[in-house]
Amino acid sequence: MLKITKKIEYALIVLRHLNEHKENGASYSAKEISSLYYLPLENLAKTMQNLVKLNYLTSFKGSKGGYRINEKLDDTSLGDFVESLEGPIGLVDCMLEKNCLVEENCNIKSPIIRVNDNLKYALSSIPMSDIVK
Amino acid sequence: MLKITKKIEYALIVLRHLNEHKENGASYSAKEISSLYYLPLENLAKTMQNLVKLNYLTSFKGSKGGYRINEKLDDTSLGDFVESLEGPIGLVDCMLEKNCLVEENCNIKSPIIRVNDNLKYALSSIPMSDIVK
DNA sequence: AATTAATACGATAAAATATATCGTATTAAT
DNA sequence: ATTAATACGATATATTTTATCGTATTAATT
Repeated sequence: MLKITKKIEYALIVLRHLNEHKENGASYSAKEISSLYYLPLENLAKTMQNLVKLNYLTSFKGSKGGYRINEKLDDTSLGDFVESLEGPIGLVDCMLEKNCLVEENCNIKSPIIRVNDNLKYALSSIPMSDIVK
Repeated sequence: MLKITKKIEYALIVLRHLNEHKENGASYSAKEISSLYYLPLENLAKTMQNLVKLNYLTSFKGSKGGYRINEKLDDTSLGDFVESLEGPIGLVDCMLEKNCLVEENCNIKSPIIRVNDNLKYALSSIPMSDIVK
C-alpha cells in the first residue's frame, strides 16, 4: 500500500548513477548498472528502455553500446516523472476512471479528492534534480 | 501504485457514515452499510471488526446489534489512522525492514527517505475529523 | 564476413499482494 | 427456541507487480 514500483526505484537508481557519472561522455550498459546495484538485468533493461522512450536517456546500440543521461530532468518534478512512467497517480481507482457507477452512494469522494491533491502537490514539489543530486 | 487499500476506503466510508448519523445513539449493522454503499458484506464486516479492535467503533452483538462511532477520531490524523489499520507507511520495502542487504550499493536511500518523510508529513497534516466531516 | 555484445520489444511466467468468501462460534433480542 | 447480529481464523480468488524468455536489430571488433 502506498508503495512506488520497482520500475520507479530502478529508474531513480539509474538516473542518479548516470547523472553522477556523465563526465567525458561516459556511458553505461544495463549489465554494468545491474551488477553495480544488484538489480535483475532483464527487468532493469526494460526500465532503461522506457527511460529512452521518455527521452530521459539516450541509448547507443551495438557492441560497446550503453546509455547516457539527457538534460530533460532539469525542470521535471518527481510527480511528473512518476506519472510519465506509471500513468496518473490516484489513491483510489475511482479517481482515475471517468465513470463511478455508485457515485451518488459515495460519501468520501470530496475528502479523497482533497487527499489526492495533497499527495500530488507533495510530489510535484520535489524536483528530480534534487533526487539525482 | 501509490494506492490506498479497500480496507482503508471502506473504513473511511463507514466512519463518515456513522459520524454523520450518530444522533439518538443510532447504530448501523454491517449489512445496512453494505447495502447503502454497495460494499461486499463479509469484507466490510471484517473491516468494521478491525475498527472496533482499534477502538474507533463500539459494537453491539446479538440480534438488533450494530456499530456506533467513538470519539477517538477527534485528535487522529489520516496518517495515524492509515498506519493503525495497515502498519507503517513506506514508499519502498527497504524503508520498513531493518536490514537492507545492499545498502552500500544503494544510491537513492537518502532521497527516498526525504520523499517518504514528505508523504508522511502530508498525511499527518490531514485531521480525520475533516474527512468524516 | 563472421563474431560478439549491446539495445529493443512483445509475449509470457512467476511471485506477491489485495480482495473476497467460507465456516463456525458467540451473543442478545424476540 | 429462533433469529439476526458480531467475531474471527482459514482459505480461495483476483489483481497487480515483478521477472524472464525469445527473437530481432544494431554496431564495434576481429
